[in-house]
Amino acid sequence: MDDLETRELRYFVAVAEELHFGRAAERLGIAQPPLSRAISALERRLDVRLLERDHRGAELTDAGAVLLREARIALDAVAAAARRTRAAGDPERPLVLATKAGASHELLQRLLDAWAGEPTAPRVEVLLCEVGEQAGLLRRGRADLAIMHRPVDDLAGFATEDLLTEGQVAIVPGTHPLAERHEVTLAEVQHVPDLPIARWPRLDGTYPEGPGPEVRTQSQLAQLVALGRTLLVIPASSRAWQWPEHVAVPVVDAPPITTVLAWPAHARSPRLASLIRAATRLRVGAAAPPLS
Amino acid sequence: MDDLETRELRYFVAVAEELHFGRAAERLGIAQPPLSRAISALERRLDVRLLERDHRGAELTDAGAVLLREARIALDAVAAAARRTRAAGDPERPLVLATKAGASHELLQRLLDAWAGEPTAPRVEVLLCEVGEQAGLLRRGRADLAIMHRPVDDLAGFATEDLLTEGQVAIVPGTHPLAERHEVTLAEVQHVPDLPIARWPRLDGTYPEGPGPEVRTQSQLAQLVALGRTLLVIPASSRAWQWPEHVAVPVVDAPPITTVLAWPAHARSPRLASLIRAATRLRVGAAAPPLS
DNA sequence: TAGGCCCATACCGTGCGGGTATCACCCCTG
DNA sequence: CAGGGGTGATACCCGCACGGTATGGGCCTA
Repeated sequence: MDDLETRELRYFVAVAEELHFGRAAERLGIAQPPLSRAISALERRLDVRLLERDHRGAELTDAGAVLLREARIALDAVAAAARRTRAAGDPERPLVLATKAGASHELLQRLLDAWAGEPTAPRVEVLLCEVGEQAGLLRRGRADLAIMHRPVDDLAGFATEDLLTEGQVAIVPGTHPLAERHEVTLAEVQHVPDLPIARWPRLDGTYPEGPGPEVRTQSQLAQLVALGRTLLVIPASSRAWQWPEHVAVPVVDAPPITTVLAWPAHARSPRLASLIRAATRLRVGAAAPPLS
Repeated sequence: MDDLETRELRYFVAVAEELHFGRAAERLGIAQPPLSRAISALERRLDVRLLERDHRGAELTDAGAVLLREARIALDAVAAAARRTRAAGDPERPLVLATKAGASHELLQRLLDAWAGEPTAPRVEVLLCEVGEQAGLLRRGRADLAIMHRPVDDLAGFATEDLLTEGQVAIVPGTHPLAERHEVTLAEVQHVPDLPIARWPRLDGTYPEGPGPEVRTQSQLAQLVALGRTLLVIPASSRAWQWPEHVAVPVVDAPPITTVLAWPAHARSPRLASLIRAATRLRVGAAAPPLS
């Protein structure tokens, strides 16, 4: 019952993602035969069939799906170990804060100001990313801290500190009748025939079926709203979306969104702790002076 | 920037724990020179000094301490991947519930009864362990679920479902004056001169300094109370401790203890989900009929 | 100063991971 | 129905990286 090596896990993940030994081997920079052998050896050691092969490629068994999920987690942990160790070797290295571009902009500004004001606080580098990337960055050790949103982001495995809770607004084209309203309900906004909700790509790059336009980035979506093609529901403070052609209408019954500071649950670095402490103080102080 | 291999991590953890290349090599079943070389290579690849060697052995640098923590996490994740994959190969395999021996006994009984009553619920095997072992069992994939206690256990990285919140009692020898009381405060119980709090071993097996007796298991501690040598403060329902010679006195200002069901935050198995759902229903129903 | 106790270096063998060539199978297609 | 293309599996060989033994070189202690 010897341990697995990360090489075997990387190989398996490649095959499980490509569902094709040849392409996986190419991605890994090795030939196909050794890859086939490695997967067979893995199946033999785990005493489980991971892939069903046929003439057109391979597909995952249930056990294979489990290993794919677990292997990704394990590989992230290994990569994080390397990266954090390297970082620990340079005590001056700035900590990395990952945040969605445009989300919670004013809160972010206040956070950075607060940290800059603390003489003992370490330097902080801001890493802007697209939706949903923060979790992976934290898990791989590419970021030390992230600004995330509950309940939209998956916070499993992270420790969090609530920063701000706010309602949501519908961002609609200024030319649309909804733009005249002072408030709307979720039901009204969910299925507007001429403003179908946009579709984001899945992990594998394909899009779900539906009437809405396909988008990959926030700016694409913002422009589609400006063009009168779609609408979206987002936290009130997400200013990245606000074009002159947009109108924000409060959605009275949308679930409130809490902006949180998230970090790996097991983190122990005193530099990180000092940032978190400062952020907590900011939140407490923020109760009185309203944001924005 | 190639990934680390688990072999390198295992080697480093051995050295970091032993702080002695020779002993670590022996533990790993290899000779000392290849181990020295492997660690040097690791330091070169990470571009960080991990250990300061001197004539009497080695000690961890700050970066080394970081790697020790991260490497343990990563190795646990790798071991869990192997174990859970193997388990997924056998759909009939019972799920493993880890729980402290003697803690929350009646709640556990109700849980098992509830699960046994569900025709669709998978079989459950109970794994009794000593204090603090549950987290490691979950992280290594040796258990699928655990009964843990907030705030005493470290729940970082786990998803949880609250089951029961209760106050704490002091377990004192029946012959001691405190046994006559109907309630006590934490302050009264914290420093009773003739009943010093027992000391548990640290992770490395050594004991902290202090006046109390050294213990390694719950039954040792229970007997020491019966002998009139110590006292302890535990949740009211922990019946494992109750000997005829013991008296339980409520501690009015002790923080309440919440018994929770915990599982790996990223778990996705439908069999696990069905158990959690059943447990949640039990909690809701338990609001009316008082426990015990 | 001799000896013991560390870890590092030098040097060598071998097992395993990877490469090339080829096979076996299935489906499609003309 | 036969042939070709595309899939993963097998056979065989090679090189290197990992592990072993022998030895060196500090640094204490007796």
